[in-house]
Amino acid sequence: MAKSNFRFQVYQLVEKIPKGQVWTYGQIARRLGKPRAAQAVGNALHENQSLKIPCHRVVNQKGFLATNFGQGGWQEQAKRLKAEGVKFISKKKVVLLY
DNA sequence: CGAATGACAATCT
DNA sequence: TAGATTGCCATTC
Repeated sequence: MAKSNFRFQVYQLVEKIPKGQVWTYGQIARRLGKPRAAQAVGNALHENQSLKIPCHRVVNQKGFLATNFGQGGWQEQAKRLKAEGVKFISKKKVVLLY
């Protein structure tokens, strides 16, 4: 497929997310040099959903899980995050370490 | 090639 | 402070 460089960058970054750590789209976008590309980052994961990357460790700025997460929905994502040792403030809200 | 969509974020009221 | 609106970026139709 296309494998645009931008998407590749997103995957590389998401793969580097340490276990038990949750990143936000804004942080990733900012790291890629596009502070406003948060949606593009989320889009890259949604369009690909490679299952090879810990996309479940990526949440929005509010700390809430993705609204339309694949593979079973946010509950599946939350389940994986809990298995990683991530702390949850709510059923669908994780602890963001600023 | 142009327009529309989307797992977001920031700003304004 | 909370809610609503606009803007941004890349991918897809």
